[in-house]
This record gives sequence, structure tokens and C-alpha cells, in this order.
Amino acid sequence: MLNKRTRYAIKALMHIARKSAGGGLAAAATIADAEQISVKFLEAILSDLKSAGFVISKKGIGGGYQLNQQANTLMLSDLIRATNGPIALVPCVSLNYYEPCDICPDESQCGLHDVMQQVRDASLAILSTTSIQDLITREDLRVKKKSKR
Amino acid sequence: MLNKRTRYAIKALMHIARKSAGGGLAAAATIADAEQISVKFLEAILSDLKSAGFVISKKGIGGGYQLNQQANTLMLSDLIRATNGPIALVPCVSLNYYEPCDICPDESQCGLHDVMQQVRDASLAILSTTSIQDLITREDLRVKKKSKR
DNA sequence: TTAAAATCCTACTTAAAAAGTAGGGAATTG
DNA sequence: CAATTCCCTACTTTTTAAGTAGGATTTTAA
Repeated sequence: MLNKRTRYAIKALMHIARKSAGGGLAAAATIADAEQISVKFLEAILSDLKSAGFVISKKGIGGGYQLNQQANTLMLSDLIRATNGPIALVPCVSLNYYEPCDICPDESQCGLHDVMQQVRDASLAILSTTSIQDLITREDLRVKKKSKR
Repeated sequence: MLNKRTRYAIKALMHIARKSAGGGLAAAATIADAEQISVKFLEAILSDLKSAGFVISKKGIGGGYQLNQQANTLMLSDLIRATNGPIALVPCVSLNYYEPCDICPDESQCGLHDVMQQVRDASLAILSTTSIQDLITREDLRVKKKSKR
């Protein structure tokens, strides 16, 4: 399961992306209030997002956070990797966090290896093609649908 | 990522399945030795597998563990759920461990929901069709291939 | 009937990670 | 210069994972 850091990060990035689309900055306190996150905790998360290169920041009055790239190029897979860790279920099939399986004597002979690779690829097929922008678009569609009723 | 309990459980079940195929029982100490697991830790895991209904046990000399079902009906998804928890990445799309998203005000309006459901289905498509028997078969094939060289 | 072999049961320990808190420093702008 | 905002360090609390320890119980076979 995804940790809370990651889920908050997604919410925060969506918030920032919406603001960035209009050329504006989103302040941590504003995001925290809108998304119901503890300010201090969110600050820590935003700091991670900045180190990861997803956002840039500006201090002082009128300051805040802004996307460092187009929202449609920021993929869920990248975000999850940065804040949650590997997408694979076992380290020996992870693309970005590979480690030999400590509990497995011979990777090339393990019956689980290929299956876990399949699962990784199946998840990645979705996560690496879904951007923050896609999430926003989906959400806007839903709101539209709802208000139509 | 899968926890060690789960990975050990898979190894142990494969071991037991091989033994069961010949009508025999596998003792915890034997499995622990073969698969390089601490005996006491394995005992705890086997106890879980028993409560989950995957294996049955017999005490005393000549005793041990045995599959409680055909190896080709014991699916990875069932095992992972029992020892590792939900397969979904977020609780609100879990089939077996559903919980409303605490950090999400309205599930029906969340842009992430559908995507996470897709990921779950993609993973499940593989995990729920791969049995312990499949893993054994794959492993046997690999050994064959290797010895052919 | 007893000794060995096995599972079973309860409780404890240790280590690591997740989640959050606290307090103040540094930069920016009106 | 004062308000606003990000930034940095350190700490606390809670939960989970991973294992350990010691012995009780059941079964079998000699």
C-alpha cells in the first residue's frame, strides 16, 4: 500500500498544478488547509518534492510552490518511486531499486521471478502513463458529470 | 513490497507442495534447513498458513505439514492477502480489505480512484491466475533448461 | 511406558519505518 | 522594518516487521 506521504504528495501536486496552470504559486499553508493536511507534515513532504525536482519554491510574501515541469509529464510512477519506494513487489525485479533477493539463492532459477516481473510491468504500464494532469482531468470530468444531474 | 513472511511462506509452500505431491509430509525443521529460514520464525509462519487453511499438520514422529488443497488451486493472490495484506495500493479500491480513504473527502469524485482500480485489476489478473503449482512448474523448467547447456 | 520427534502456544525483544511535532532561522517583499 | 513564507534540525510517538526464547502438548515407535 502507498504510504500517507505519497497520497498527500499526490493531492498537493494536483493542487499546485491547478495553481501553476494559472501562473500562480501555491503556499504550503493554503494547500494544507484545502487538503486537510498538517502544515508541518506537508512542509516536510514539499521539501521532498522539491529535492526530487518536481516543484520549485519561492520565499516571502506571495511566495509558494510551483510545478517544475508540465503537469502532463509528471507521471505517477515517478512520484511513487520518489516518495514511496519501489513499484515492484520484490527487490530483485525492481528497475529503480534493484537488489538481489537475500532469501533466494539463485535468481535465474527462481520460479517467482518472472511472475513478479509481469506484475511490475502491468502496474507500470498504467502508472508510467498516468500524469498529474490526467488525474486533474479525470476529477474535472467527474465534477461536471455530477453537476449535470 | 512483499514482506519476508510472505516470501518465506511462498518458499515453504512450494517445498510442502513438492512433498505433498509424493504423499509425504514436510517437517518445519526440514523446510527451515532447506530454505535457509530460522526454525522459530518459520514455525510462526506455518502457524499462520495453517490458520489461513492452506496447510494441515500432523504432530509427532513422521509428522509435519501438508497442503490442504491441490497445489494448482492455491493462488498467489490468496497467499499474499493472508500474509501480506491488501493487493491494492490504496484501501478504497481493495476488494478484501476495503476502507474508505481517510484522506479523501469524496471517493466518487477522486481522480485517483479509477487509476488505482486499474492497477489493482492488472496485478490481480496475474496473481489470481498463478498458483503454487505454476511456480513449481516454472522452476522445474528452468532447472531442465540449465542442465541442458 | 517411555523417549524422541514433532507441532503448538505465549510472551518477549529488537529494529526499523511511518507519521507527526516543535521551534526557530533565513529569505523576500511591500 | 514587519509580515509572510519557505527552510532546517531535531525530537517524539506509534506501528509494523522480524525475530527469539522457552516450554507445553501430542504422537509414534521401540
